[in-house]
Amino acid sequence: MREKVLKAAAELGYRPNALARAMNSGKSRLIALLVAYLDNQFYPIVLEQLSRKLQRHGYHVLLFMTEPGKQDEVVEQIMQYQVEGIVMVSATLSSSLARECARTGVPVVLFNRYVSSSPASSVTSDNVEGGRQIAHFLVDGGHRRIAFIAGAEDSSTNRDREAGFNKGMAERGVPVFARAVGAYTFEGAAEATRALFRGSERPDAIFVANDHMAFSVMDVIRDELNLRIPDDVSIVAYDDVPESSWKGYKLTTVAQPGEAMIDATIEILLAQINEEVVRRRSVVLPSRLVVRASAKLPVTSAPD
Amino acid sequence: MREKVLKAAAELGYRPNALARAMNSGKSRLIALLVAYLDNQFYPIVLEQLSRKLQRHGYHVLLFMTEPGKQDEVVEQIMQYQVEGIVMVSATLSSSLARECARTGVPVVLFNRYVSSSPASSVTSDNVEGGRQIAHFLVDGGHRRIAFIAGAEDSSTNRDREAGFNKGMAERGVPVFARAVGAYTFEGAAEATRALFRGSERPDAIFVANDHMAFSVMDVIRDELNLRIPDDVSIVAYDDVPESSWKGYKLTTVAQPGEAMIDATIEILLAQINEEVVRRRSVVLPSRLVVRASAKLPVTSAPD
DNA sequence: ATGAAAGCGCTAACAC
DNA sequence: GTGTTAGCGCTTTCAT
Repeated sequence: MREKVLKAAAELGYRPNALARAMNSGKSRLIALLVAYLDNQFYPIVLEQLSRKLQRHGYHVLLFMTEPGKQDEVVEQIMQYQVEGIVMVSATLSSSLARECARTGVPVVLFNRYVSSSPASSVTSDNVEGGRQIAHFLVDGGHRRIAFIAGAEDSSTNRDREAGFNKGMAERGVPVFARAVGAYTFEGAAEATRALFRGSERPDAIFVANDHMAFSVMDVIRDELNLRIPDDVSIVAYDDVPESSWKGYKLTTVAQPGEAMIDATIEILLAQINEEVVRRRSVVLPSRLVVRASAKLPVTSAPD
Repeated sequence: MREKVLKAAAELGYRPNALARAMNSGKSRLIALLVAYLDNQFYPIVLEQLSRKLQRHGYHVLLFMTEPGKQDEVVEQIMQYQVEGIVMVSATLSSSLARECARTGVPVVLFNRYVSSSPASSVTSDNVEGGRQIAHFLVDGGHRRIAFIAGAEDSSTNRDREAGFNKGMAERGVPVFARAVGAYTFEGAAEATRALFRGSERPDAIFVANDHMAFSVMDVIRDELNLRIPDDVSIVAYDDVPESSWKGYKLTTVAQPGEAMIDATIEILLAQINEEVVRRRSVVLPSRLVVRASAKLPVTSAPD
């Protein structure tokens, strides 16, 4: 009997309907991935790994690109698909909506962002410590006119990297020379760089808030301003995307522990899916400085 | 009455269940995106635009990363979610499965690939013509030892680019100097480059099958072999990803009409969703050479 | 062992 | 207008 049915099913090309199954079992096996943009190479890689691993765990990925400012609207749609969890990559959601998710019992994990007032969990690298290390590295490299090019000022990554940087500079007793905003965009970074070099007193080093902007900064410095890196200006950034090791740039940068961050995200998500009541978790992973050739090296074996 | 219900719904935080709706209406409003890899920057951008535009049309995106060799397995899963269409980005599916999709009436569009024997539709740029233009450009630039670094040899993009290149070379009466395979990977391209320069007779120009490999090729040529680009070797590639215009590379390349390809994909998909019986469509969009500084320019105003 | 029935949340069709 | 009902395809339960 069993076999008869199985045989007939195969012949008719029967396929179980995942939607129907989801509906009555209450488990959609769907995870929503909310992504703000993919032009910074850090994110495509995260997206790829996150999807692959989630698939391996039997989950399927619903992808949404957020339109700036209407992330909440998109989350509304997501919830209608009965997703079992939400990962926000380089994006945040309003605290009202976060509460809404908490109410429904849908876990939310912010990847590479955090909002302390929100019930959403988060996974980040230690951006504060990374910024601090960079300050020490640059000061110890003999630089005294160290500028900062900020990313999006409302992002926690930028806030933390800058806070750590300022702290590290203070610890070394060197004031921050200048500051400009690149908003994590290629063009914004180019403009910020031009602004920094407009005056008569020019920076001798720049901490750029992420790699993506740093490439643009380096292009302007070498191609427009005809300065040498690192002889005239040292550049250090943050992320360690694949392009950073390209020979055309050889960027000294703080590496985000991408894989560990992804694993932590999945672990939190899966744990929370099985929890009756979701409890918030925040993971901060260590990052480390990858020294290449875009910045002068510390001269003395400085204490740290 | 209507208002009473609406009010109660709002208070209780009611949200329509998209799964239930999908089930009885038979329209899931789900499109599956099947992607092979995201490290070549061409694809993240395609993914981002495709998702955004699909969202705007009221569709939602189910993302799947294909594990090499088991694309069919993944498509099985996809079908269970009752998707209304499938877009394969840089991936193909077996013709048996393609027929299966055709039987079920689920439209499949291959993006940047095609399989002529398959019922699946496809959208590509004119890779043959692009390859041909490159051959002409390099010969007219005075090069006589022009090598080719292939991508994945089983991909239609590589086949077409190479075929066009060979044709263009033949038209100019110059034999192809050498050939190596980079398989569309960074490391493969580096190795291929080293192989090409191992002999005593070295190429004076290379057509690299895509930009992603070209960056690796340029790194090896400049950093390992200590040759100058384009003085010693000219490099031309294909795609025009954002990095190609970075000042560290200034890559001369054939631009894929990404946006037009995306629009065509969506148009085909939406049209086919509304067709009772899906009829195959294949679109080939024109591409154009973007001249930067990685290759010597044609000396004479050569006819073409 | 096999069969029958209820119900997940919605929409469409048909009543009142 | 307002209400009721059947059915999408599955799983779970209960009866045979």
